[in-house]
Amino acid sequence: MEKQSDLILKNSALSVTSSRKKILEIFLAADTALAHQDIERFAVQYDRVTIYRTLQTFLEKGIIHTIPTTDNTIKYAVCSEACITTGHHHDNHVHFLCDLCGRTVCLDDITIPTVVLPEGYSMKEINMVVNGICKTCKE
Amino acid sequence: MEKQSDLILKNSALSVTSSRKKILEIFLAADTALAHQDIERFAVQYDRVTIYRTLQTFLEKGIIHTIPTTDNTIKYAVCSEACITTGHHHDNHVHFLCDLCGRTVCLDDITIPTVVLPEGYSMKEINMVVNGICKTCKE
DNA sequence: AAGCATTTTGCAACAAAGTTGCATTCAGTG
DNA sequence: CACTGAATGCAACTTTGTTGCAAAATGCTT
Repeated sequence: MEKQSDLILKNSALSVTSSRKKILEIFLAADTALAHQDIERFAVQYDRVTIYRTLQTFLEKGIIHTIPTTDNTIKYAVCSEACITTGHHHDNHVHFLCDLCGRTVCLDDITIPTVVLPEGYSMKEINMVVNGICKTCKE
Repeated sequence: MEKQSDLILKNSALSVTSSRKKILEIFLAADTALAHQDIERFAVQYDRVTIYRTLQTFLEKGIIHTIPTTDNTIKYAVCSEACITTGHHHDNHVHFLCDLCGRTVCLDDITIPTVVLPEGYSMKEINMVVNGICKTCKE
């Protein structure tokens, strides 16, 4: 049986290299969104530049997406299963950023409510980010 | 009659210096949210460090707020009138980021719909960012 | 209006984050 | 197994953000 990371890479028409596998596995194993810095920490064996380029590639292929944050960090997270296989972003769930532990989690069950834009504006993507205290920190 | 920038600074218990006035006037004149880099371009006479510190001060005093974006830029915008005078953030409107011109505008009339978080999560702040094509670019 | 304490600014030096070009290495093909 | 194009690592560089300290400006007091 083939590993999930290999499959995803092949489906995205990317050559399977050890760095891509490693970085993708980090994402698949993580339960939170990760910043570039987190990836660097978990994949020390690879060059900084390689990580930058790999994240860029993953973004272009739609394997990961960015989550906006109010601090100046960009966080990345793997798209949902459907998102990867269909190549279509259905990332319309709410993201939660904990002010205490700093972790970003996807609230997959909370769908972003629809909003009506003023005349003349067209929507391509919508993001909703909630700050506060997460379940784990509250306990 | 006193200038608006002077009044805002005094209301926030800040000493009125030329750099603060200049930077605040840039914000008041702008119809979009501005990145640090934009401020640097419009206020070349002031040191980078001064701009960093001024933005930080304005944030702490609640004169400006940050808007999350999906690229890695932080954008700042002046708070609404009520926000400045009461010292309370009521920034619950939707922000629109145009993919063509890159400008970020506040859609003051579109209020963020309420969402119900899962058990255990508490909300402090909520942000909604829409990407797409803005009115001006579409015309 | 002048002096004084405190805050703010600018400079310099530094640290961190991100980019680019190029030679080497590796993945996937025949 | 060899060959080709893509991916990686290295080096150098640019941009972005931070810190300490001396000089300058603010606003308060007299």
